[in-house]
Amino acid sequence: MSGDPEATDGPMTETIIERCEAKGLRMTDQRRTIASVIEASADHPDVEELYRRAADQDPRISLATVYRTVKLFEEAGILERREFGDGRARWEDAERDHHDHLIDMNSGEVIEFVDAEIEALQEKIAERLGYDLKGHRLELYGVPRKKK
Amino acid sequence: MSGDPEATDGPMTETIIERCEAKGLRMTDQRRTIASVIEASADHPDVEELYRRAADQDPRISLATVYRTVKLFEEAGILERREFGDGRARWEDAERDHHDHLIDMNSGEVIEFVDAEIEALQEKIAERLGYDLKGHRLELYGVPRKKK
DNA sequence: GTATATGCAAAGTCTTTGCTGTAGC
DNA sequence: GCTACAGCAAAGACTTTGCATATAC
Repeated sequence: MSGDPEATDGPMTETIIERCEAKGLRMTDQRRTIASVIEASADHPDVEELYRRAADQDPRISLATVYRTVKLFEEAGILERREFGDGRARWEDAERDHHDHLIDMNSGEVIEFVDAEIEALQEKIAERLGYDLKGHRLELYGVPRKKK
Repeated sequence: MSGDPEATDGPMTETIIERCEAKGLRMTDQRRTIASVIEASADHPDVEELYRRAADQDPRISLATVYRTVKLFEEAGILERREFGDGRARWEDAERDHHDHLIDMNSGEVIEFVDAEIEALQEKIAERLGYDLKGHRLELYGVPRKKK
């Protein structure tokens, strides 16, 4: 991967905890731990994985709380749910720069990408169909290209 | 996987039952009924709905058989699984012309569309990332455009 | 102090599977 | 006739929920 995670000169993104507080959510130790775990995750963890990482920081956390918390955070617009076709929901910070996913069909690895052209095209298609685009999901499934 | 028994040499569009037979699948009454139900479906039914429609034609069909059959057909490349984020798998004929989906966030209606430009762009993006594109999923979520 | 959150286990939803009788080829 | 399939119900994977206790504000 290349690139600089955040090279903007603008204001830094608020942390998840800060966004929770801004929304007036009651912040328990568990929620703070879960928030920080997600903040620290560069991948796309499912609930089980979040639970593992959170329990590692604070063993008082239960799986049910992780489920309730990600749902709460999703409803607050803080997290986004993803589904990559394996039956489990995966979660990521909604505030991160928008990106789509390419799933490596051999390794299961998930690669993020952004393409302005494709974003614009989607708007155009929705418009053509008589809709205002509110969101989208784009996943590419591929195998590593063989060199010739 | 085995070789492709039929080359593309005609306009055709075989029925699902014909494709099953071509693949050497044992055709039971239940499978034939399920195949014809899918063939007749212009929407994106889930298993429960397929079961309802199939049982309507032949009450001997069980839900387990519908599950087993769609899975079998999927593995044979005859059906494609879709997930629109409601937790259930939905099924459609893989042989239909490729299309993507726009989901009306107000009504839940699913609109199909095709856009050659976006297809080409996806290939290009996968290539840029070092992959051969094997498949993709694109869903647009929108609300009906207000007229001004 | 009160309303809300948590933990635990039980229940729910969608899907798969073991077993035994049945039917396709 | 052999082998794979169907029905049924039980089990699995993931997620939600009821209830008593604990905690944030």
